[in-house]
Amino acid sequence: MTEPRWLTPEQLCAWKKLIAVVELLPGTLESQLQRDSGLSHFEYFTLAMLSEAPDRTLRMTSLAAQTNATLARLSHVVTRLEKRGLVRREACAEDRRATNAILTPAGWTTVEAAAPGHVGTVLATVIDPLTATDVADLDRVMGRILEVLDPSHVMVGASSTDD
Amino acid sequence: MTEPRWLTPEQLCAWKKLIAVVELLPGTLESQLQRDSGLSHFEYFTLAMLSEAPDRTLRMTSLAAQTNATLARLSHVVTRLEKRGLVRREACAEDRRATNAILTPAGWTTVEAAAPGHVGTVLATVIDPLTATDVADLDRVMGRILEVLDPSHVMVGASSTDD
DNA sequence: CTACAGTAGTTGTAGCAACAACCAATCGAG
DNA sequence: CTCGATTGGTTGTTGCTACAACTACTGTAG
Repeated sequence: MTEPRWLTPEQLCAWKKLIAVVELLPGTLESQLQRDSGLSHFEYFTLAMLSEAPDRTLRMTSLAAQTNATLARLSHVVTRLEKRGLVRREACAEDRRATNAILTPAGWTTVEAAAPGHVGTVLATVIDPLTATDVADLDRVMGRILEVLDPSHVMVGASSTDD
Repeated sequence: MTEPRWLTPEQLCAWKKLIAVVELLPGTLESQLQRDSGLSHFEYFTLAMLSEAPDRTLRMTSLAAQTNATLARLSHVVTRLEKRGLVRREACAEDRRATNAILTPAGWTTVEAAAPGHVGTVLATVIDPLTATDVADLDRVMGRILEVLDPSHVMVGASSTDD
């Protein structure tokens, strides 16, 4: 019987706010993208990852890793994106088990069109209310939490254009 | 044609980390609760809100507000919780359109049993990696973001025992 | 060269959430 | 008091995600 630890009032307060953000933020991003571009956030993120990749091409497995999805989930989503003509599949020459997902020109156009609105929402809801100090603190604190949630840093790594 | 604004490198970096946390944290909480208590995070949160309410009773509408759910979603969930005997419904005397959701003794036992494990996960994944300064910064930054996401402070308000 | 383990991906199914349509009770204006 | 609008809640449908089973290919050990 270990005494169950509890949170201090300050920790509880911070925790409640974090959980509120975690609950509310996805919905906000989701509805903006759905309304303005007809994409779910996951679809947008998938297309964005492809758009940054060399040749706009990625193996299913590594695309799944970058989007933090199971292969099964990604497969279903790529099927839907393929039906809409935003992505196409291609058998991989080197390893015939593998499949490459490739962003089509229509897909590229779609991400390019969706990005400004999405970025605008991010700015409005998260960045603009923060000072430069806040942003630095956010970066540091989230970094610490990610050390636990994502120790192998699958979901990080810098880039330039999207998200 | 307004020049689309973009994020600075520092902002982008912080943003990516926040989005990673937002993606990863729910899954972590979800699986711990599911594994140890057979509850989804939403179910746990619903029961927790009821357990803190006067008489462990809440109108469907205000419970929906506190859990950030639509009435439709809450209705389905309460139906499932009712079938498991954790919650019961009762017609409201004052307003006969309204329904009260009430935590049963079995429901109370369930939350009490689930809470330590849940809190342990919160401590391990979010609180323990942070210093006291980090916690204060987290509180401040999330507070600023919530001003935008939840201006009417529906999802805040202090309390003692849960979550 | 075959047998077996591991890797890459797809597909079927079950459960939950979003949306919309719906019913019932209440409120408010004339 | 009664007709329309609003509020409170439930139910049916659709779409997406998780999980599990399955196919197909690769590589390696005997």
